Amino acid sequence: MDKQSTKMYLQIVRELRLLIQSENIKPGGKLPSERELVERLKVGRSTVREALRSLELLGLIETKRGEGTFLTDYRNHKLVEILSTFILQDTKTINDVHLTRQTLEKEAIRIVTASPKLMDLPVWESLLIKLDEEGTVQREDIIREILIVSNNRLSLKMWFLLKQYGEEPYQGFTNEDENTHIIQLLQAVKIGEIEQAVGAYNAWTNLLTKGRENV
Amino acid sequence: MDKQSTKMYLQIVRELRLLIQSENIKPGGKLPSERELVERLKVGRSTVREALRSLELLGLIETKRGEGTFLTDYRNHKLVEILSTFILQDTKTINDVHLTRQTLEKEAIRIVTASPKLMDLPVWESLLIKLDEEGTVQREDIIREILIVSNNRLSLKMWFLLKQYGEEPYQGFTNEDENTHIIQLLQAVKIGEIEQAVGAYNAWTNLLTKGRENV
DNA sequence: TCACATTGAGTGGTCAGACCACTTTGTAAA
DNA sequence: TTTACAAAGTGGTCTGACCACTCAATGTGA
Repeated sequence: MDKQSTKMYLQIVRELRLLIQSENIKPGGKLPSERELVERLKVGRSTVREALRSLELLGLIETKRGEGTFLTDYRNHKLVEILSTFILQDTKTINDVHLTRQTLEKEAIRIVTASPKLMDLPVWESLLIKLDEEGTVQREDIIREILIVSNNRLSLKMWFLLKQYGEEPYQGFTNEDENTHIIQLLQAVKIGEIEQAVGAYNAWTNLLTKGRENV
Repeated sequence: MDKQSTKMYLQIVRELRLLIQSENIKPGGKLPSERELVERLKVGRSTVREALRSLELLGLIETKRGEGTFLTDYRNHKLVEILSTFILQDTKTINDVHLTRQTLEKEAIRIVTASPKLMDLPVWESLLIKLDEEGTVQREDIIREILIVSNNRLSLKMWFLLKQYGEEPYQGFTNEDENTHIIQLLQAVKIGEIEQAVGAYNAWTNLLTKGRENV
């Protein structure tokens, strides 16, 4: 339309948001091609691309040459590179990311543990069994399950994003030392012992944090 | 250079970082013009622009037509804002917004109260005095102060957004009933009583929530 | 000399068109 | 029927052209 005040590519970012909503495009779904967007939005292709590249850098979309542009499921990690080279140079910032993520995790634990309906869900026992059988487990599998059960989609999404931001060392499999705390955490959840659960979580987290290099 | 594996504009983002470092460009400083970058990096202008637009959306740089491109303070990254337009959008459960905001608030209270350096800051006494003198206070002034003191810029940003998004009734001045809880909260903070502080916060929050219509 | 208007160079914003590289799919040949 | 190839569609990049805006040098008039 007009090139006034707001920058065109920002306008397009907005339009894309609406388009995704109105056409109900799900994560993994395909967006209109660049050339189609050019026609529909009546703008130049380079402008469309500027908007798309921005969203790609944010990890919100994914492009595949020869195929198309797709909405991601927030599990992209291009962000990490960029942010670690720019923003996250500042150790204070990356620390904020970790702490905020942990805030969401702790609250989820509290919510789940405090709810009679959630605390004795079969899934906790399943995780304990799996941990016992396999001797290790994906760190994020545990936490994700708790977040999901806590039933706050917004927190869950934020958590996903923060996780991919802060990245390491919050991934991979657990070791013996961690397992002790995880077992304690899950068992505390099962019997509804909030402070005990949070305490176990903190101990677990400290273990991981200590492994990281300090400021 | 070559167009293989890594996408060109990502390469440029990387180059820009090196350039900023090697030329020691400080926040507020001016980056080379787009046309100059084209020459130095031997790429097309549209590619350069895709990289720049991405960084601009992230809030890492700022462009002024007719003037140039400038480096911003990394701490002012727009990430949270942008992501929020996408995330808050399809998880518009207003209840989630409130709960997530409260999660951040509670954690800030815990952090402040648990820190000997923060718990007896003069600001708490000031707030108590002000409350006593004026008989009321802006709800968000209290919380904001706590968030700020807790010293997590990321959380603070998220809180601000959630507050705007969730809007009412979390604004305006407090009444008599609330004041009781606020005094209790602040006094608990001052003496480092975490659970007491959180308890007062919860009581205060419940008071507000009750006034709201239920889901 | 000073104040003001003009102009031109530099910069970001946008568009159009052209290739290239790659993927998918449909079709023709074996 | 199966295979090979061509065509269409898509993102990736480059070039060149304008436009809108800012700023400073220049020129002009008081």
